[in-house]
Amino acid sequence: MTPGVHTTGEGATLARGPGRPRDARAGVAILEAAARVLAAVGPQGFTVDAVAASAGVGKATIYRRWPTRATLLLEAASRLGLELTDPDTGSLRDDLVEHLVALGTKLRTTPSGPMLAGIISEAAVNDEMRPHLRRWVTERRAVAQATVERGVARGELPAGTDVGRLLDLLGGMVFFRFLTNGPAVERPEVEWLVDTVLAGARSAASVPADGSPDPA
Amino acid sequence: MTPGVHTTGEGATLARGPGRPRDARAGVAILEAAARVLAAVGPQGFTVDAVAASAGVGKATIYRRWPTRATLLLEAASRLGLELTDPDTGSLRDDLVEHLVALGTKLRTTPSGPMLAGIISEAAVNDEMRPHLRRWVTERRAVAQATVERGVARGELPAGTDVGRLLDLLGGMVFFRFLTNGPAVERPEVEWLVDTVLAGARSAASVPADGSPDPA
DNA sequence: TCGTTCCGAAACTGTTGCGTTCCGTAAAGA
DNA sequence: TCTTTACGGAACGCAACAGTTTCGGAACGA
Repeated sequence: MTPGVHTTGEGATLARGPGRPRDARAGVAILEAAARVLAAVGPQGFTVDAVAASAGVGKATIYRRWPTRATLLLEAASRLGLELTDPDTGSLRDDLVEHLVALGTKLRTTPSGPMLAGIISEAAVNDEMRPHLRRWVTERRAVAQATVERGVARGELPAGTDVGRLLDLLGGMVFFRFLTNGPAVERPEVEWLVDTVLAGARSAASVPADGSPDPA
Repeated sequence: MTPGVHTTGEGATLARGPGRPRDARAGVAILEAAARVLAAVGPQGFTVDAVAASAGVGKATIYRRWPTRATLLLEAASRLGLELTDPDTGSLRDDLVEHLVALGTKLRTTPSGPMLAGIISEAAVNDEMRPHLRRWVTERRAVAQATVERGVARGELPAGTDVGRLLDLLGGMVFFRFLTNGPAVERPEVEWLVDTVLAGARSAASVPADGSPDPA
């Protein structure tokens, strides 16, 4: 079909065929504009025209790089921050507090918050979106998972602790408050949250649940 | 403007002016169809044409009762079930288990689940939708709130317990799992959840958080 | 210089959906 | 019977949006 094809979103000047090479700055501007639009109006209101206008770019320049609206939307969404860093203070309790404070803050101050809300509703109706949502959640959880497992290894939690459940319990409250527009979970409340759940996890371990291991 | 006006969604035969009275069955059929459509495609895909077709009704008949798509959508959404009943077994632990099992089941088996997901994403972008979402959540929480307060009165939890926080913690995990398409929270896991949180709430009470009282 | 591919901008096509209007018909009161 | 308002159904105007094409012009290799 197209001669010097390079369908990666990356607009680097890699043209092999003849003719004018692609302008790398156009590709960057498009992705930045896509992130702006996505954060402003969410996935449902995300339009290619708006991205083109915001980037100062013709629509053809977008469609030369991304074949459909959906591909551009997904790439912009996957780049939207909420990167969690492992605090590793040596104390499981303090690590979790830092994690959850950062989670709450980033949900409310970065585009990832509205974006997540949009993806969730899209996934509720659109089967195609569900794996993307699941993957996004799982990737963010992996960092915190390592944190908790380290705590278990240090003996701060019983050996048989179900880490996945614990993370859903801790993060669930922060996500729930954010998604339902409740009051922000500030640091003092996070400390209560972590202390309560850790205390419960330690004491409840003596009465093991007979439930399924939950392969999350 | 219109002569025998009765702009309530209710299609009861209350016409005072001359002419043929409104058919009550049409109004009922429209609301039922609206609920079906809403559950099937969510608020974003909710179209008046689809409701009219599903109800076997002309669009004019809909617009005679609801002035805009939004009013019909909100009325249909507000009627979508997820009514929680207070078990009142005499044990706080057992009451909470029943509450949360019912919550998880209804989210996954009634239209209220997809509907909630759609409302959440709409609220993330649309300021007008936020109060409706907040109200919906608060109303559902009221029943569980009474349950926990009864438990506090019985001495099953310390007197100073922040009931709102506790509910967000308990419900948060169930909502989170549902909204992110994680594995269902079945009864054994609910029992672990309740036992863990109650144990934590009892022991953490000795170390009161210095945080804000959180007026939820 | 020539051919090719890029650029931003704009026009265009086709679809979808809101809200309105008109049709022929039905059900009420006067 | 006559007037008024309802009904289902269909058409219409209008706007928004995805994706394509066309335009004049610019940047590369041959």
